[in-house]
Amino acid sequence: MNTKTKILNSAEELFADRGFENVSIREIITKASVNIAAINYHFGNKEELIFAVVKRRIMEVNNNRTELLEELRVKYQTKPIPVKKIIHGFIYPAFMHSHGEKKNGSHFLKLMGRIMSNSYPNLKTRVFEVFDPIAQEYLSELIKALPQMPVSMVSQKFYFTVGSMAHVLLNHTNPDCIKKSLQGEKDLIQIAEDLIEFCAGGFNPSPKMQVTKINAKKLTPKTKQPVGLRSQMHQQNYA
Amino acid sequence: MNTKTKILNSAEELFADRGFENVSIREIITKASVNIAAINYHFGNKEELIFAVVKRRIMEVNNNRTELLEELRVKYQTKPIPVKKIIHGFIYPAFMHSHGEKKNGSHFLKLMGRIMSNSYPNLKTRVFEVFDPIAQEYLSELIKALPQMPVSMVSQKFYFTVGSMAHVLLNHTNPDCIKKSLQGEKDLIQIAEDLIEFCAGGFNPSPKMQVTKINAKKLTPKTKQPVGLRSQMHQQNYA
DNA sequence: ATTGACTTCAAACAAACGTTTGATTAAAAT
DNA sequence: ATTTTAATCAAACGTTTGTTTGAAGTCAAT
Repeated sequence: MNTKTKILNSAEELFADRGFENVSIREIITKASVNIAAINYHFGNKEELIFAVVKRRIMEVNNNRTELLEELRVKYQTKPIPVKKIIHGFIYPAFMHSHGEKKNGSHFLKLMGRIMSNSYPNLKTRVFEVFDPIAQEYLSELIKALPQMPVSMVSQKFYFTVGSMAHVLLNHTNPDCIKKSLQGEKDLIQIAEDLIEFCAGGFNPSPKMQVTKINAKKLTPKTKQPVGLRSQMHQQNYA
Repeated sequence: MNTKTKILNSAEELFADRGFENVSIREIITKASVNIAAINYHFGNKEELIFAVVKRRIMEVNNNRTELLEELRVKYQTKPIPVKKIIHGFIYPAFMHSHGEKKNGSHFLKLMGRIMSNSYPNLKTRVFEVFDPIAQEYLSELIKALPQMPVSMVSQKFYFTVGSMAHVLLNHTNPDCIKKSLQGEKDLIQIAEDLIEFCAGGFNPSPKMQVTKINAKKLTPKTKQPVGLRSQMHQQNYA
């Protein structure tokens, strides 16, 4: 492996774990077993190294997203694509790109999450120029799929979706109190599926408008196990 | 205003905007117009200052959340509290605590978001010891409200809720491509309401399991305007 | 064998960092 | 009035930061 790749890999691992500002280039070159001047030689400076690391990963996820969206468009042609499938195509690739020694999660959105609040002022803009075009493709597909919903609301819900995804991927390896009880045993793929479900649910219009009291009563009689959940939900959620 | 408070206020503003590691104590003392040694005198070191800043804000949000939950418990007594009201009680206070000169958003979750990925290893644990007890109260209320849903699933959805909330509050002031089209004109309160709606929707069980063909037919008869959206959703979302 | 472009190396650079010192002032207690 | 305690100050501390230097090495083309 050449020096440039060694630096990229080591830097990615460290940046994802601890943030850009909290990793010194001396740590990176030590992990990569290269000379300290190599970073300046191959990338110019630290900011350009960060950009190179993030861009490499975004490109991979972007390609993956593009493929999935292309498949959906072929399959549904002129018909609107189901919301959940759009969300799936957007979220899934972000979970699937782990690299480095630990393999304990996606580096993609850890890096993206850190880009959000980094201290290099120009970096965020440049990164979003890489990230955004594909995201816009997905958004436009959501708008098509939800013609009755105002565009601004679709955009906002998509924004919330990105938010919960980013948070999960940023924090799922860091044990904290809220999640410690539940996610230890689950693998990333299962979490991704649950998240897709959660977000797709968020795109539903408010059930308060949806279910009238009459309907709620109609639904209350106990049915078989998995369906019992529904009446319960309706009852308590919108009573 | 005394020196200690001046430091806390200036530090909070800067930390929320740019992150803990990206703000030097020299910037803080300059903004606060105090001597550089004051931070060590009043707080010991930078890490303790960060903790003091975050704790002050968490306590405020915690008190607010406790009040709202108490009101709900009084109102609903033994009956389960509607999910959306629980979510509201949890999210709303996080949006309502802005301080400093700019008043352009909640510092609470900006600080919390930065705690998630800071470089002081013990800080996260200590902060969560302050944050978690009230969050657990809300979680237990959600579990009560959703008796048919596995506890692990309720916890996870609550975790997703926290995630999207954190992301919105961390990033709503930073213009990026996804949101630039929509949130400029909306105020924080409106965004909070939309987010509450989104998350409450995510707690609905999967409509795929929810709506059997028979039930779906029962629900299809057209009702008043806002409901038209629903059939649309069901059709495309889970066809 | 020698050139020339590319890459790696140890060593050092200035700047910024969090922290500490010891003197000085202000206020309170005796 | 004197002592004690608390708070503020300018100045400096030792580290670490990202970056740069100029020499040494590598390897293919001439």
